[in-house]
Amino acid sequence: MNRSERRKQQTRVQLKQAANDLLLEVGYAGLTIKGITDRADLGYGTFYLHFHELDEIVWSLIQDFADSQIMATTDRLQDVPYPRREYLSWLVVFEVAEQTRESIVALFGKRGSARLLQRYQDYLAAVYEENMRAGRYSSGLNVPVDFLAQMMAGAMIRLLVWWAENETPYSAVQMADMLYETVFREPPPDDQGVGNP
Amino acid sequence: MNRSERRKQQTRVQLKQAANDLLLEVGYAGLTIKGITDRADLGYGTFYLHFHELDEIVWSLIQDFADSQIMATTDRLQDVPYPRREYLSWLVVFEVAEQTRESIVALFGKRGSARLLQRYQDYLAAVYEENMRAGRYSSGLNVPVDFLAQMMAGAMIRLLVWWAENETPYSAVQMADMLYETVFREPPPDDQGVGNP
Amino acid sequence: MNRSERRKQQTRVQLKQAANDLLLEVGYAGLTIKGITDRADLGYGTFYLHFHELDEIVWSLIQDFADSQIMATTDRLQDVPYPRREYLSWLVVFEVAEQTRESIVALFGKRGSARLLQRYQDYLAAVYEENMRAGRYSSGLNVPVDFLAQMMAGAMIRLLVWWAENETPYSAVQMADMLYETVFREPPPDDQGVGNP
Amino acid sequence: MNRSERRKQQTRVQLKQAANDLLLEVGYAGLTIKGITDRADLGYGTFYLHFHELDEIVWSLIQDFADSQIMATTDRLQDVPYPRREYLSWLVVFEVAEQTRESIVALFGKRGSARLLQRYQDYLAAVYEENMRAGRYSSGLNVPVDFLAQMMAGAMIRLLVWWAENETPYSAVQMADMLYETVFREPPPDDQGVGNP
DNA sequence: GATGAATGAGTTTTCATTCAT
DNA sequence: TATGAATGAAAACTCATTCAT
Repeated sequence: MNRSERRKQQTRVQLKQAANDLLLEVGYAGLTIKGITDRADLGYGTFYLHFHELDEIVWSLIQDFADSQIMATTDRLQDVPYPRREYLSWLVVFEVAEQTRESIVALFGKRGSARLLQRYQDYLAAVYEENMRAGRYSSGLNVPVDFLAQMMAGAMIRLLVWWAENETPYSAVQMADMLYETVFREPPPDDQGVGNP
Repeated sequence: MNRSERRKQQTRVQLKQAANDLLLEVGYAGLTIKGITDRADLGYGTFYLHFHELDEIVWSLIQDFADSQIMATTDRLQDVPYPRREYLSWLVVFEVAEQTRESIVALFGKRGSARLLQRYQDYLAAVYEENMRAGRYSSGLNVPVDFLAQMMAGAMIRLLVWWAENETPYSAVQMADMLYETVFREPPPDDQGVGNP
Repeated sequence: MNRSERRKQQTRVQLKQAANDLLLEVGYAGLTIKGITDRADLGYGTFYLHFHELDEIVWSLIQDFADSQIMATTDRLQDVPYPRREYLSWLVVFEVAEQTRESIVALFGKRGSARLLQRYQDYLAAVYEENMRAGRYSSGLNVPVDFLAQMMAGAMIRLLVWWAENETPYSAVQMADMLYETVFREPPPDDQGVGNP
Repeated sequence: MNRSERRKQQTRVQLKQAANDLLLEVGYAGLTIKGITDRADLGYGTFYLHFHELDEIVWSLIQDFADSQIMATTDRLQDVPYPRREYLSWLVVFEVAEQTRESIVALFGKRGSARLLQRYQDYLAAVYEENMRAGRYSSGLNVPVDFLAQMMAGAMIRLLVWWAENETPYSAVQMADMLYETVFREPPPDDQGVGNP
């Protein structure tokens, strides 16, 4: 049964790979189930064995993206003291985003999905809020955390999309610098990152 | 021929009114041309005499919304000195938004349109940038204005959508206060607004 | 506008004609909307301008069939006294059925529609019950009319389908005779019908 | 190998049980092989080891139903003299039907199967005809037995479905009484049945 | 300018059936 | 025997768009 399990998993991966490829080529708006299964060289019905609807496979891609970001930051920045930790986490976000530019545009840009954008912003805001409550972020401001989390989520996604759509007119370091200065009102720590994955 | 002109204008208004009503009922995703013309009690083909596609009529609604905001602020706040002017303009934004809660959700929420959301954010960012360049806004930060404008646009739209979707958990004044404090890092001016439109 | 009306009516007739033809060729079970519109040489979507679903067009054919039977009997048998009137009406039913043999099999036979069969039996039973209540039929039996009407409807449809499926092993006159004798327990009136439609 | 045999039989019974349950819940029209195997907690492919198609398992249920009716009547009514035997057999039919109301509706009602309905009517008519030829039924009418058998089959099924769909507005005894009076034109024998199985 | 009938491309979705394990 | 992943044919349905009146 293990062989069968692995086979099934393999099919799932093929589908996600195809969906990801197509996303870059035709954008979310142009994505279809037929397109995915054709690209994956699988039968049409096979899609429904693994996902219930189009958004489900796309959301799983977004989750993978989010996981990769979280893993890239949380793990490595465990012991870095605040606020340098914030700076580095943002830097990592933009570094990762630099590699996934086209995906970001495809998912959240003008040919993207309103539903998934909102969902991702909800998710992101929840993460921010959780971090703030746990004291991992500190704004030093006398403003409710839900407000701050929403604002940060909106600002961050917008910056990522704008930056990605315009083919990264600033470097990742510059983006992190500017964000740091805007949020913390002080010069960014002199730092060249934490080394890439 | 003036009679004909007025008639034409009247038809256009009927269509926009119907589109606006439907937007609140079925959301952008559920909007159809047939739905609009049925609601407006006009023939199907009539739509095409006034708009080329669905997004065009919706965008015209967004423009109206934007115009109403701009008119509400720019006109009345001409002579108010900075930074109190910023505070009041934001207050007005949230006051107007309070009246158009459902429209905001319908247009930019999860059942809204990715394309129009991006377009509106582009537009908003352009307005912000223009204001900053003209010195009407001043951040006091050593950060490029395009970055700041994008960030503000993303933050603002997200706050509006979140606030509208959650049925305005804070008052308009509270929202303006929090935004002011976050951006300017000082207590908001003690002010009860500029009177309603 | 009258021209357009007539044109629309014409399209509707084409669709019904095509549906009727196909019914004979492929049976109800093989009927599809695409099949109908192809046969009628009309666009696929045109179907939905005139009918909501497949069963609707088929039911309209059944209604036409029922109407033609009713017209064939009620009108011409107005003044014939009971029970000869019953005999003649049955005779007409079988005579009409002889002309529509294949339709009966297609609609109500083994490749037919359970839903429409039940619906037609309901309809037929209602007609019978109405006639009985109005004293137009009289069984002379001390049995509730709803029971009798249902029983007659079931018996009649089954006889028609069986007779049609087996390529009318008896003549229409024989069928009427047998039915008459079974129901009224007396020899059928000596009669050769009332002339064909 | 007897163990294997019993196991196989057990699986078959599970499938039939599941099919029967589902029939009552979703009707014939909603029946699917996946539904049956899911309900039976068996693998999809297992179905095909026992039946060739959907109708086959359903027909086996109908056969079981018919067998139970036949067993309930023929066996116990062997020595009852005509026409009281007819009366009792009908009574038993309605008594059994009272217990299987929902199955009758599911199989032969508006959400049932035209094919299986016709097939069951054919079967029933054949039984009737056989009985008539063997002199077990006697109509006293000078009408061919095939005609009578078809008519009776149609009437009987329709009465059963109508009665079951309308939640048995008359009692089983009343149904048998009415049927007896309609067919034999004399009061039903004073009898309260033959005791339940 | 206004109308609305006709079009048909494009997608989703369901399911019986096969087959390798 | 039993399993269930993979297949793909088959249909329904929606809707933007065109066009003759």
